[in-house]
Amino acid sequence: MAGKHQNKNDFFGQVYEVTKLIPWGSVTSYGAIARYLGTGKSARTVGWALNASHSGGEFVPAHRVVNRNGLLSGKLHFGNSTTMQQLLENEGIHVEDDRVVDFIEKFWDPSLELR
DNA sequence: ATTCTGACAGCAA
DNA sequence: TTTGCTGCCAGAA
Repeated sequence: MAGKHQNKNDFFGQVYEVTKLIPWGSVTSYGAIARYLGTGKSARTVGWALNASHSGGEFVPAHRVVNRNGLLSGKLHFGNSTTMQQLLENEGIHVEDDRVVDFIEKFWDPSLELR
């Protein structure tokens, strides 16, 4: 195998696995994913991983990951600066001023839901 | 091996 | 409340 890229053993791969488990219509945060993976202080690296998720052949719903305030901090990393918001709106997640409305209600915490 | 970076988060003013 | 600074971690150069 070859690939030295994104295996489930790698941190990046683990980030992708968790991200894929985020339910349609829900969102979570970089920090929540980091804590679920056991490295609670590597939230920044989670963002780094999602940045590279485009290279993967599989679909990774990176748009469902926002920062702890519900802010679409990664929207500039999607093709168009409005792509991330549109993807969320398509799932019934309302976004206003780059922030997820009803963030608390839409929030999905892997540490609590998964197990 | 060493240095730099960032789609974060927490805390102090 | 908003702004700014600091710590942290895994990768990339």
